[in-house]
Amino acid sequence: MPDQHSLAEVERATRERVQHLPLDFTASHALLSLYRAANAVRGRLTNSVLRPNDLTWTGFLVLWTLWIWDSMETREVAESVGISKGTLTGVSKTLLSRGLLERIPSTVDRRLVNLKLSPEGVRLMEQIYPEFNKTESTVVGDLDKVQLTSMTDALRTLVETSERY
Amino acid sequence: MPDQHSLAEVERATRERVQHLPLDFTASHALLSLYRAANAVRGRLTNSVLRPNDLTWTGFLVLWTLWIWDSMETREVAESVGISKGTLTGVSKTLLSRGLLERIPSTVDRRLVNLKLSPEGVRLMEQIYPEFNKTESTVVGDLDKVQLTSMTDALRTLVETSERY
DNA sequence: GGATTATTGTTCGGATCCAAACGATTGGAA
DNA sequence: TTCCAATCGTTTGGATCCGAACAATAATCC
Repeated sequence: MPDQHSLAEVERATRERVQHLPLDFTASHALLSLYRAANAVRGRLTNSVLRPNDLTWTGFLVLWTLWIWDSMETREVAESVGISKGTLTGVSKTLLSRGLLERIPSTVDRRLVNLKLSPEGVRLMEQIYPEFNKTESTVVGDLDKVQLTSMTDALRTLVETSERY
Repeated sequence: MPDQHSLAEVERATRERVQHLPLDFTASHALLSLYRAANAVRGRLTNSVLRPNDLTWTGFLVLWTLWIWDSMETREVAESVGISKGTLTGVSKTLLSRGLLERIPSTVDRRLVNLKLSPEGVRLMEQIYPEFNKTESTVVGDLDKVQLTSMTDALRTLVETSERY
């Protein structure tokens, strides 16, 4: 692993730097850990599973979402994956060109376009996801059941609080 | 808030879709929550604090890192922020053009370049960070002290496990 | 000491990413 | 029916973002 400053070191340095300000260090450290953890997990999954299959993180999330929900309007896919509509247009173009996706224009409302996994897309997900999930399992392997459940609950609360507005 | 499927809905659909496979759903749900939370928090902080000040998330992290550690080699900054060296070159160009950063070539090793906040960069951080931290505090406000500490610990474990290799 | 190896920051190509502007379409109000 | 506001997916411009290739420099080997 790189010589990245450990989280503990960063926190100590932070306190020294802004000691005189009335800050919420607990919040700051929690969210720094959150950001680092998300980044680390994403990198790990990307390198070990996605890149060998020539998939990007976002591309995989789009495929996974369509795999779970079968068919969706592009607007819903973007929301579900957490990217903008414009970004989805680009990503789905990439996946479309690889034959992993199908576009199905709505007959009811001609503004709408539905996305759907192609048979090849389904095959790819059936092949990749077990491997992806195995790595996920490894990544959380150092947490016991109580810690993991508690963390998941806390993260859900964070999502709700952050998105409230 | 958008009509994004709730985490609970996604989890239910996931189980139905891949029920027949021997998967670790607990791990999957935990990491889905992790990804969503990081995204939501990042978006919230970006929209409420960073964008009004014309800063990107990564740009802010670079400034913040240099604020905490005073002066660093570019390699260290990239590692600390969690981006590649090539990305840092681009981001620091942007910050440099705004006069928030200074480049200090090393006299000892002419391959090295140190980065440092300019006086204006320091002023900007002193102005922005209290506001940034206030929003951080709000975001974690629905978690009690025990939950927050426990979550932070779990996230740290996740970072270590993910980066181990 | 000369050749090889390693490391640094930059450049490059290609994919993401966003907000804003846009044309097309829809649905409601006058 | 005829505007008119709302919503869809796309396009645009600009900033990230990465891995790989690169030139310059430093360290190591023999």
